[in-house]
Amino acid sequence: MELYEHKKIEQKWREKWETSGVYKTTEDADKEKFYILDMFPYPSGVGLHVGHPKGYIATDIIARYKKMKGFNVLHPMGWDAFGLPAEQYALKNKVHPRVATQENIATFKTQIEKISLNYDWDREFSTTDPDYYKWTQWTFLQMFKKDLVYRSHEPINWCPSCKTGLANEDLEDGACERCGTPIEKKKMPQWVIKITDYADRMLADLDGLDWQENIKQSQRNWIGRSEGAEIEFRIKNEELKSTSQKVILMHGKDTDPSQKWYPWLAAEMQKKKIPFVAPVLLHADDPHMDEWLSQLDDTKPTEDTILIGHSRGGVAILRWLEKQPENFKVKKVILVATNYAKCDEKHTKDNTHGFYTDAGYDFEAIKKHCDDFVVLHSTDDKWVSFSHGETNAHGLDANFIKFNDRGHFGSTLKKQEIPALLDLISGVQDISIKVFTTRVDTIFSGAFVILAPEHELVEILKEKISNGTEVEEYIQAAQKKTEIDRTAVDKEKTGVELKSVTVINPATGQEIPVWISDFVLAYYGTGAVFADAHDARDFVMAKKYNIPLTVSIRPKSDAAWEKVKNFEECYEEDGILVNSGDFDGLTSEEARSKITQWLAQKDLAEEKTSYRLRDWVFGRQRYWGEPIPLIHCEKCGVVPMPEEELPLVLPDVEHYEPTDTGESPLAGIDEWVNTECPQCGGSARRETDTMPQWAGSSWYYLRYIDPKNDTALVDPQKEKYWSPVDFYVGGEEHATRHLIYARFWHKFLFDIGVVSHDEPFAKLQTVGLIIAEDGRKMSKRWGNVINPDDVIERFGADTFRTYEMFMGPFDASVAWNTEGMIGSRKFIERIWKIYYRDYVGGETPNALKKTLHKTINKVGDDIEEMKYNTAISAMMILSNDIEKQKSISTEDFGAFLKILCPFAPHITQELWEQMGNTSFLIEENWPVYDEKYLSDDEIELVVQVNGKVRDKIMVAADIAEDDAKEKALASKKVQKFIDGKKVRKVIFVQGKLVSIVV
RNA sequence: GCCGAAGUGGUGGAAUUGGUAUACACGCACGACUCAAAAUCGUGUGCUUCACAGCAUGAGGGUUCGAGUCCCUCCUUCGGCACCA
Repeated sequence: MELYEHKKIEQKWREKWETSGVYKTTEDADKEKFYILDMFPYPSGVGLHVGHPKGYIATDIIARYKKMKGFNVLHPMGWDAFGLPAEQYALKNKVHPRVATQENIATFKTQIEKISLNYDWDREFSTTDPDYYKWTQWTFLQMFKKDLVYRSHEPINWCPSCKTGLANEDLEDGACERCGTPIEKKKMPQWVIKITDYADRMLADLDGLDWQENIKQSQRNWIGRSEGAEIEFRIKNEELKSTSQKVILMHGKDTDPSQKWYPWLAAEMQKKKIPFVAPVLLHADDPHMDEWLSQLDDTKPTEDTILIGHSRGGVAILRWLEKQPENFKVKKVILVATNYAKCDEKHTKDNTHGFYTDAGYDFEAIKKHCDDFVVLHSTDDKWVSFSHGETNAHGLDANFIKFNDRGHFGSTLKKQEIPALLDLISGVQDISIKVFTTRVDTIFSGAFVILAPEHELVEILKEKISNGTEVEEYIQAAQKKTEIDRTAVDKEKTGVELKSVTVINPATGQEIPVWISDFVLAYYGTGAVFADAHDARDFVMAKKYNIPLTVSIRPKSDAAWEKVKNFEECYEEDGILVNSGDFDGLTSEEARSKITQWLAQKDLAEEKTSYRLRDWVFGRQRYWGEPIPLIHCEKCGVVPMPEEELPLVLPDVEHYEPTDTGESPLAGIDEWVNTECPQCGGSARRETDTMPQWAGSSWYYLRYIDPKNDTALVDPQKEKYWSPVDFYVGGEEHATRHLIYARFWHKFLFDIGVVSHDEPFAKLQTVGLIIAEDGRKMSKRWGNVINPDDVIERFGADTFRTYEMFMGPFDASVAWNTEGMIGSRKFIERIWKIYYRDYVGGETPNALKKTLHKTINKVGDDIEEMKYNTAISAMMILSNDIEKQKSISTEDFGAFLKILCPFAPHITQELWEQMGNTSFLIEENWPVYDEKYLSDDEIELVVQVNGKVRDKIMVAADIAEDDAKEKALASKKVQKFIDGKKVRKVIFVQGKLVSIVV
């Protein structure tokens, strides 16, 4: 008998398969397609451990099975290689990340190849290939153009150890997910993608997906939708009210009111019902002061007017004020990027037509006409130098607001970028506090309002608050706390009342106090809540500070009501309304919609949905990532790079260490950073932040469909054929981040017509972990890592594959057990022995024939359901049976090899060849089972008495009910148990049992 | 706290969805072969009991002729979310 030498056999077939191209994807249009995908790996320096290939083996089995079933199968593999892990590894080992990545990919690939996975390597790519990330950048630009990308000035999560900003998704319990360092809040402008625009669709579309429930649930939790209402609490302060107020917007040179920051500002003011005038100023390209002044006169400013001027429009306002009569006043003047004197050198030649004098402005005269000046200025404004802003502010005693990166407040600025401006004009309106609540039913007991310490109104109300110092101290203290401390659940509630500020409860009309407390989160809802007796946190806080409460929800039980009524207990559940005017007696649920409607009619409430999901902070201040293809122009603001110039290649440099300044290392590479503005041709700087690690992996599955296309992300015809991914297999750890980002990215591509389906992955299956023999996670740290190379060397790839699939249910995590592998090895060897003991070639006994056909049936079904462990056990039973019977026909043994081939491709292929075949098994058809062998003629009929098994009798499979009952009752063993008792009932289940009740 | 998944021999795990609980494999014990060992093959292996039989699927209750499977209460483990209004 020939020895089973796995090394020789496996090597031989690996080479044959590779050179024959049998793994290449076929695309005949008349065949059905099947796209099966693994979550591509992030190649690390450590290499693979035995846990990694588990999922790959499973997809390989399905891919082979589907191919044998006649499908065009797409089964690709590639590499996710940008991001921090590779960069940190590179820094530590002093190799360039590009080199380290190449090396790691090579290691991974060698390891993967030993397992003989049937990937079509022609479609391989890495997210770090410029040909690939060209399209990552392209998609980003499309998002930018669709206004899905904005500049945020909110404080971001900063990891002081990784020296980069992080998205919400990159945190674990308030610490950096990578290094465990508690994150800090850092104020720095950031590119952010409006993923929240897609929250609702991402949530709703989960229902149509064939995904595991736990993954869907994770997604739902992450999105965190809650339905409720936004309710307005008006501030009781007559001074802040004004009915005849008006805003006048004066634009600058070379522009008009529809440009610059006016469109959003106008829209915002319309929304807030603030009347405004924005005249089209005459001869904007060569303005004359007298024309502009008379136009400003025409707008008829009054003492309730707020004047806003941009650039030379601001100059006009100041010149106009200089000339006003003694007792005239306006309410407020806001100067944005406004000159003190002439502009820079370039403009000295301009005919200023009365705009500038060498003496500057007559500040004393101007100040008589307004008590409230605000100057907005950016330090990088190349048209109006910083000294102008400072001089103006100083001369006017203005509130000077300094920015760092707004340039000349150019045309692409978005409203998020000048929140200060909005705050300023919001001061003209009736001030109200908007709160979000899911419990409108408790509004009648709303006893006070709580703001987050960062709430914008705290600043606006500053002057009205009589205990300003105390409030300031509380805010300072809150800001010093880390995110972990801020959000600890069982932390004691603290707060400070904003004295002299009260609001009106819109339901009761009562005046109630306003507090700030750090348990209210600025970033959720509106950053403000109303507090009452029906929320545990509010309840505790009210008790602590003796804030009077009332109750409005009555529990069903009287005993509970007694306690609730006397404030001995906080009742948070739904109940029946009390103390709620006309709504008394309603259930909470009824009351919620009715009260919302009632308040909405009075314009004091509207239905609202809030999400936990936050926008995607998209910039990383690190080297190893896709450069963000945006250009900062001094004159034009932020300008997208022309698409035809993509990819914007990451410069190859020697030094790429992160900086401490919050600036990307790319900022130090002058020859890369300095560029021309694509719009005006002037000097400009590139954006220096790079994209987060998750960008490249958000759409890679589309690129496999058409990996070499350099004119489109993917060819629409090919996309239509192969999309969506039919089966996606990977780790549960990607339940939130990767799958959220990829679904979002895909939906965006769907919206702009690049893809034809609105969801990328039709079916998703997670892989269970393989834990080490000691029960811990496999890790270098514990020294318990098992390398697949060693296992394959000793046992062979066929045994390795079979064992990993036999270990347990595919999605369960199971501990590795090298001893257990012996069973799989024995099974593989048994197949070999069956052939070499000459059992093959004769007749197949009938009983064996039945086992065979049942097994063919079961293995097919089990593969479809990913129940590999039972598929293998069925084949073990079959091989045990063949050994017992010692005879099987050539054809039947061939069928066995075919169904085993997806699991153990080498040995089955070798034996197939030994039997005289020249074809590849993977190109054979999947065997068809014969119905007639699936059923037995005789079956074992179980006889139960009072539910207990008392006898088993052999009967014909199609035995009639009466015959079966008769036989059962006649059984001697059964007689023993029914003797002397009365038979009350006899139940017959076809093919199974007879149950006798006595 | 909310939501989700799961709990079966010494071990990994089966069980056609309400119908013989413990398939298959590991381990262990005994036997065959061998001078011996390994490998291989065979037999046995939930617990109690000489046996008859009884008891066993995290615990307790329920529905049913019959429950690992369905319902209720609770415990434990894992995963997601969490001062989210």
